[in-house]
Amino acid sequence: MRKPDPSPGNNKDDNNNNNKKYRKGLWSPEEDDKLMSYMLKSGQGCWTDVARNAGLQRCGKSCRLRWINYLRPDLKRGAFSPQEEELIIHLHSLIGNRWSQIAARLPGRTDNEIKNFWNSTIKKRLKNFSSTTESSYDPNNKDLNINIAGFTSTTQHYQHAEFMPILNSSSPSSMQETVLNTIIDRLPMLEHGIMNMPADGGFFNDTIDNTKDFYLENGVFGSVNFGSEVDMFVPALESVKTTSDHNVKVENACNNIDTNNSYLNSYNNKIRGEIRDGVENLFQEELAMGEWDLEELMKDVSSFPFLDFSS
DNA sequence: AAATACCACAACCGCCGGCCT
DNA sequence: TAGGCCGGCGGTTGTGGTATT
Repeated sequence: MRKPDPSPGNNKDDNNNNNKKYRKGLWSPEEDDKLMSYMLKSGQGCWTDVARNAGLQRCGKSCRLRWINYLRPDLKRGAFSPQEEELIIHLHSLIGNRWSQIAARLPGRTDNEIKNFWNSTIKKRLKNFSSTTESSYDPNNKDLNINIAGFTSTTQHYQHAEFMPILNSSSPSSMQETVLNTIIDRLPMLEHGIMNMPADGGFFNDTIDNTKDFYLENGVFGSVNFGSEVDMFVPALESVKTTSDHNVKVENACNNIDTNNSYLNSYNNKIRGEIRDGVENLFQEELAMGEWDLEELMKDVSSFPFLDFSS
């Protein structure tokens, strides 16, 4: 929280009006009222105009932020539910620090809120977890169930070392973006504290034991167990370089499926073919647009996000 | 009761990409 | 094509509140 700055000052960050004076710092109730009533009356337009027409000595950007993160009527207040927590962790494991994309799957939550929640709470839990399990963790045991301060997940959830670096790339290629957005567009949404799962034709499909699958068009891409456990099956996207070798990579993706657990074995056999079909479909569609340059992509690969707490 | 440490989160900052002229 | 404007995003900062000593 910052103190309201009584004296308007320069805001060099306001992209266009560097010479104008704007208030900074915390918003006063009067400012909130002005912005709120203006937005409800006139709706969103150009934020610079909003700021001016609402009679605020704020830059448009500041108004936008205040509205989106605080004043919006549809914002959900209060602590994150366990379901929301799980979904955030789940989505973060898939797409990294794309807070806006994650927020898009949690109605009533803002990217800023989720980002703060992640940095202050979840990151800390995972840090504690990694320090307490370091000695006993067996990287070869994919079935190991782990408990992180209130939620349980299989270690598969965290085994995206092959998968995540590309997603963490600070400047992903357009090809990556395309594929990633395809994935993101099919990620589940959370409505009113529970998963919203279209039963027919959606990306979720009921299977045994409360496990839900979400689909990439024709194939299973991941699954969520709504007990308390989250299982992840993700193809090793970073391995995909060209259309010519993607069959091998699809096979690798299928091989990422755990094979030690007997229940999962039969279950995985069922979906193995679906994954192959789905991933094939995806890359046949997407790879027509370009090629993966693996070496280029791996240049700025960062470490596995769950293990990177250096900041 | 006071001092200190820690936490949560609102808001800022800087960069980027799209759009328009 | 270049440059300016604008909105959006992720990273970071800083402060009020709370817990601990």
